[in-house]
Amino acid sequence: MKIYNTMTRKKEKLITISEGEVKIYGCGPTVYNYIHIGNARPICVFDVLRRYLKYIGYKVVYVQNFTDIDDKIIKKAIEENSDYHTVSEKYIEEYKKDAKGLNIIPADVVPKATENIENMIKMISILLDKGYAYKATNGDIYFRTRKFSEYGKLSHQLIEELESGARISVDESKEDPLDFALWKSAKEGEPYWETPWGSNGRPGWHIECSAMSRRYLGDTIDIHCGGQDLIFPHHENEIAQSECCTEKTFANYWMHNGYINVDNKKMSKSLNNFFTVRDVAEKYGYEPIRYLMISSHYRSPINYSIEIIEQCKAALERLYNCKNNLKFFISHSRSNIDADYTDFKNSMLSYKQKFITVMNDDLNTADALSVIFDLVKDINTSIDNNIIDSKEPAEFALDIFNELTNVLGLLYNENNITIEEDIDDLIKQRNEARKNKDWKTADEIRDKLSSMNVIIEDTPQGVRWKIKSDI
RNA sequence: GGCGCUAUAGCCAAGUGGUAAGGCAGAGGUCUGCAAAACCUCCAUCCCCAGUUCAAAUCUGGGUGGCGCCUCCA
Repeated sequence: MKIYNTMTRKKEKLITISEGEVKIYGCGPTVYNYIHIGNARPICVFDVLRRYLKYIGYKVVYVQNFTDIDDKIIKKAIEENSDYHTVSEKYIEEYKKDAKGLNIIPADVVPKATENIENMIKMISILLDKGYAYKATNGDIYFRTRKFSEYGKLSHQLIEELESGARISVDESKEDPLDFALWKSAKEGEPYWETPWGSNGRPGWHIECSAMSRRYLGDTIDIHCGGQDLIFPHHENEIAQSECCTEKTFANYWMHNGYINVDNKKMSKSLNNFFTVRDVAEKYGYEPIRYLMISSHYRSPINYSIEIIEQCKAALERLYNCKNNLKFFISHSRSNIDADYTDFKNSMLSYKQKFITVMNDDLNTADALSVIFDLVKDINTSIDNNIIDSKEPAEFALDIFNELTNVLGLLYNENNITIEEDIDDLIKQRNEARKNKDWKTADEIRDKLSSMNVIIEDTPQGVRWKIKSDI
């Protein structure tokens, strides 16, 4: 497949380090709050990436960290009169609930920064030895940015331009404004870890990912991914640290997802214009959020609104109807008859081919969805026209439908509401009334079922019912 | 100032040279006792100008609008 590489600004064929295996590192959340819709995007998008790579036969090793020590977490702990560990553990648990709701396959390794301090110290020590890092007068350890001649290669920023940019903070203790912290010495009352260089403290943000990626995936990985806002400085700094430390390429491919905007402005915690996944999910469910992330290309911006979520929910309805109608058909139709379904099956398989073709092109999930909707149309029409006339072709179609929706991680909410006895009774009563052409009674029973959130549909195969969706 | 992204129907959104996918919403129709689901039909020449080409939404140049990174942020 081809992947757009931020480093080269080109779509490139994916060639992995070990044949048939992909090593991916994704920057996980800093756990000081519930995640917002913007955070959900990389989580969903790169979940699809993993599912797809597995689907086309790769073994995928995915590492996603939790940043569980940082300024914001400490700040939050102080506000809540708590400690950083309590805060981070709480929001890790909340993160997991949201991720589960979004149908995210857990990463293979989920390291926490605080469990990898030794590895960070090891890397920093190497950088100190090599002269890429220095201890400042305040005890902080900084990276000597200018010493890494390739600095800026990911974000395509020239070091001179960075310097002339007015937004670089000048810190007296740094040799150069461009230098960034590898290690922060602890202030009064802050959590700290001991170090060989004397100043006890905690790691800077960037070194965490470098160290964890290296520990679990090795010096060079295949794909490093995250949101576009991590390109600079986070990923640029990771490259500098890792490559100066190991003298090897850090990551072969860099994938970055676009932003979620609100009123065309980037959604972020700092702008305070965010919607949490939890809040939206409580009103509309998790799945429309996932659908939204997949409905456009991962590098394009998405403008979030309630209307969009409702549209996503409606689109999902169509997919669920197809699936449920097929399942109903299978359970209520005759078993296999002696017929030749070769043409139909080939037609079904052609959607799968198309799906793979578009997904191979830098994960074009929007196109992939349109292929699935074409498949839906074909299935529906085939039922109408009796091309699907027994279990065999219906099951064949359902298998392909499930296979493709599964790669996108959609349609994971089953109707697992237990059927109350009286629903069955009411349906029987209504059928009796319909037989007697007592439409009044029949409609009354239908209304009653509707008030119980049960929707009745009369089909040639009998009465089909489903649970009414919330919106 | 530097580096980028983007502009497609009421809404969302694919499409990088060959004459506009798909979804939502809407209109009409078929089916149905009525519904629902489904199916059929209808609904855009792609921000503007100039250029290249037999041919451009797609390439080039120039505008205009929107957004982002260069500071913590997915």
